[in-house]
Amino acid sequence: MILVESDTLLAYGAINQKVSKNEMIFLEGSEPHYFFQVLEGEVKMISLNQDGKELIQGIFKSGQCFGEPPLFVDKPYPSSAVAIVDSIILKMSKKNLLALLDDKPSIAIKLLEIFALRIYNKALSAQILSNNNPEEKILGFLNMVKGDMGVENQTKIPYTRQQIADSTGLCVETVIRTLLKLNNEHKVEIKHHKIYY
Amino acid sequence: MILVESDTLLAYGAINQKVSKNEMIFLEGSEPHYFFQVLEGEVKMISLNQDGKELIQGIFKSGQCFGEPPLFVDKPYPSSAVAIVDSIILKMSKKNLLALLDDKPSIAIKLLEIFALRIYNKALSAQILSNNNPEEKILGFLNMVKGDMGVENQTKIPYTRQQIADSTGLCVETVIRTLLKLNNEHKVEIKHHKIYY
DNA sequence: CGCTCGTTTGAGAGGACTCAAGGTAGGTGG
DNA sequence: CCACCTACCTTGAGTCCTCTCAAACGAGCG
Repeated sequence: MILVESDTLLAYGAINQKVSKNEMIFLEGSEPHYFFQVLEGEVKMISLNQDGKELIQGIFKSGQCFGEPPLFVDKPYPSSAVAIVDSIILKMSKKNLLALLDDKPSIAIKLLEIFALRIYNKALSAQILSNNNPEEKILGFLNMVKGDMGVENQTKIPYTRQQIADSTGLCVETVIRTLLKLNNEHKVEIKHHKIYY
Repeated sequence: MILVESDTLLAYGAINQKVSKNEMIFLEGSEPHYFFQVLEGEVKMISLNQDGKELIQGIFKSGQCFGEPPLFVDKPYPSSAVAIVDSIILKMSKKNLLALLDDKPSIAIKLLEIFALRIYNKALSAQILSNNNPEEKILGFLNMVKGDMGVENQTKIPYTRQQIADSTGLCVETVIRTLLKLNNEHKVEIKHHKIYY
């Protein structure tokens, strides 16, 4: 779901920004000042734990906005945002966002829907992360991903094994071994290292 | 943070409902029709995994609303709501909630803030659940709880060990043994079985 | 061809979970 | 005041399985 077309954002003072692969957009613990939207490319939100292990909190693609919640709660970012590939993002100051929401209540409602969807997905994520059976974790994750893609039939999963590991709290090797098992049980299909579910 | 006073809800057609301890308010997988708010008592949102293990997604106390996100995304409940103690809740139809938000944009903004806070907390929860060091899990949880209570100094943690286990994805025994260790390391304090942090 | 990024395989150790049994505290009723 | 009940907390022993570490393979691209 898309909040607003980029034209409207630009009319409200948003600006373009190029970010290269692996470049950080904002850092866990810092103060939020901007609203962001992906114009082109792909952005991940990650948290690092004390051992340096990465947790993927979400991946945002073209049209999706990200990093707004802390703007509304006056708290520092709980995660960092990093470009996965060379990307172009729009950024708009908090003040302008509030002005936009004030001018157009329908956008506020739409943002409510986006937030609601994110809460829904985070409830699913919590179930995935709390499960200590790797098979269920991975199947749960694949289901969630398909739900987000709005797909019913078998489809290629656009995640690397490392990304699945970082999203489910497993290590890569366990993801690989579990995917093999799921393949043998015909619960997923692996062709040329690509995952179909 | 409180969304609206109960008077306003009642004016918009909300009704009172008594629920006894352990009574279910809505069931994981069912269709959402109502907006809820706790008047008195305490309500938990839980998901059950395939082994029947319970995950606490959140606990809501007097004044707090719960179970709204699925109303906005047209999806079934990802969790069940259960009263922890005898409680009184307000319930209002989805239609009336939308009318209320339409009439009073300031409430829509407030709901945005509540959603934002919930996303923030769920980001913290994800970090806690994905961590596989029990000490960090529990300390992370205790920090989150204190943040919610708005307390800085050492305070009594109003959770049972079982509830901490169900919130962090650990088993009770591990929670107990880890709390003992944290007590010895002077990172928490245990007096008469009560936890202070 | 040679890099880079992602995937795979193996061996070993650690530690959280499970199961079983008992202990403690606070409330209720006789 | 005591006995009892319920809900919660505690301890011990053993197994399983995920993580870690190390090394190598595969594929895509300039």
